[in-house]
Amino acid sequence: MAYWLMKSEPDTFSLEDLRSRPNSTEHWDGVRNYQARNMMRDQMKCGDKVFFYHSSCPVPGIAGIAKVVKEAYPDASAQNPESRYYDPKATAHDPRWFMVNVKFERKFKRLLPLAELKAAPALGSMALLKKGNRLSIMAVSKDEWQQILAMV
DNA sequence: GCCAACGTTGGC
DNA sequence: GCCAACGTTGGC
Repeated sequence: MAYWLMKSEPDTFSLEDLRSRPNSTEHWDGVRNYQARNMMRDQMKCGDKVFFYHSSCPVPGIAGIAKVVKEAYPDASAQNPESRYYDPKATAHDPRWFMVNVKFERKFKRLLPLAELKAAPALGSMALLKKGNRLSIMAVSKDEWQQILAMV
């Protein structure tokens, strides 16, 4: 089982939004970065755990935990001209973009702010904290996962 | 709103 | 294949 971190803007889709979906499950559409896509498509497996990260908001940070409940399949929004995620180069034959389904697992007692993660010496090499890393999906090591859980 | 750090596009 | 221009992300 692997660990991940997935970013979402809470104004668009928050952890609470995920919880309120039918079966607390939603498809993670809209990923339009090849590195992030490849991780989703090639490495994410059912049962993997995900830190749900709130970005572009007053206090960015980790809100809680979700898990992968369906492995990669074509992201239909890429083929929908009405969608903000529409990509004219995506076709039924070559979907180009993929998504997984994630299910709400739990919300932390408090949001764990990015500033606290940055201040934790044990997390010094975490991808999230590397300058210039804007990937919306990244791998989290088991050590990092456990360190972060201990901070909540 | 600013801006650094990317990633993507397209002319050549 | 190079690289300038442009677009996006996301913290601050």
